[in-house]
Amino acid sequence: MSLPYAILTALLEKPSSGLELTRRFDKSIGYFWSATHQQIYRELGKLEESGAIRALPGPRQPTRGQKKEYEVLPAGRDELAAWVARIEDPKPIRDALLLRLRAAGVVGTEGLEAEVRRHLVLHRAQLAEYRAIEERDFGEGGKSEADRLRHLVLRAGIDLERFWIGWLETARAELADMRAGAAADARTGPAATA
Amino acid sequence: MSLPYAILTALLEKPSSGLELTRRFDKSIGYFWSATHQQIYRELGKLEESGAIRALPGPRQPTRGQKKEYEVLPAGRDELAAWVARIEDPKPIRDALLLRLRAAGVVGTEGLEAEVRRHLVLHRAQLAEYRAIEERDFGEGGKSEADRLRHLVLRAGIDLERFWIGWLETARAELADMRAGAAADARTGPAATA
DNA sequence: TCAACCATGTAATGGGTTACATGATTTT
DNA sequence: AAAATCATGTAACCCATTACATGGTTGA
Repeated sequence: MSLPYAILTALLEKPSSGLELTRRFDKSIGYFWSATHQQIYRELGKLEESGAIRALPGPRQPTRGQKKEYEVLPAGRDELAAWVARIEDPKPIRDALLLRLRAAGVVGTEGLEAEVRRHLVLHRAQLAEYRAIEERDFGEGGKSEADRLRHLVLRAGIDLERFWIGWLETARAELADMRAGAAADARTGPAATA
Repeated sequence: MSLPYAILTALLEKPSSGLELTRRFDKSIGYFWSATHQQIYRELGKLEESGAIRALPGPRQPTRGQKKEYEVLPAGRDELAAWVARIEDPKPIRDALLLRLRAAGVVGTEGLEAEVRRHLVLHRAQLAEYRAIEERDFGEGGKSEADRLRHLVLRAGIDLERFWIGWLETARAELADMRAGAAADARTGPAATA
């Protein structure tokens, strides 16, 4: 539901071709709304047909394999502005790792601790990346309204990673503790815990 | 990718019919992996065909509209245990509200503050619900391994809501500040900020 | 000229969502 | 007997993902 608006936003920030958009998604917007080039081309087609965007009139660009740049038309901008103010409930979380922890309650925690550690490494790396971006792009002053909003979004990403890191650390500790308990059981007989 | 495992987990916790599963998803597992009854029936069919679960042999249950209970077979349990330990990267976030903030950078923040306030209310309510569950189900002691894991999952939900509440509060403050700035502009002339 | 890369696309598949259909059971 | 509710399903659509196809440009 949101991809067309993500594209409109990107195109308003800077008119681009499909491939350029794909690259920009990979390193910026994609941090909170990812998309592949196939999705982007399909959506560009729809947006053009609906009159929200148009191809920039360049030298000539009929054929395949030829670069094609788009810009947003007033109708597209209006749609985007309407969407910004629209009432839309937050989606409930959907996280496979949480599900796996729950599953471990019935089939055992075998192998889970390693996976938790691996996720910790990944989230720490992501946090470092976000912080580097923060220093580079929002080090000091300047602060246009758009900058302040982009910084706000980045801080959400940073705090989210911090949340995951904190939670994963307690999960790892808890799993280690269970492993220790299980080892003790093996020595003294499982009845001790039951 | 995860729905079949969510169902296997639920069925291991307690053999159930499709509708019972749907209800249990609505009030427990669904907090971090939601599913509609259509998805569940479709998936139950696939799981039965693949030999991961089977219908409990009841009085007789051929027809439509007749209750049909399922239980997990050893093959299904094995698949679930393998999935728990499987290497699977965390999915990047996908959040429409963050996208809308970014969009507001190019089309203006009109209407966004109200939406942020609305989300704050919703997240506060969700947090209250989680905390009530925590008190009810994990008040004190008892603590089987499965209980500890379920509590861990619940704490993830709680901390996530706390993260959102904190972030939404700063977002609201920032938006209010921009509104004040815009009002000042209107009095003194926009050049003061540009 | 051939390989690498830039650029745009098509096709197939699968999961999620919404709307609708149908049969069985219980309650009034 | 009618209405409400329980219960299982079908169908259609949309979005996302993966694999593949095709044309154009540039440099070894």
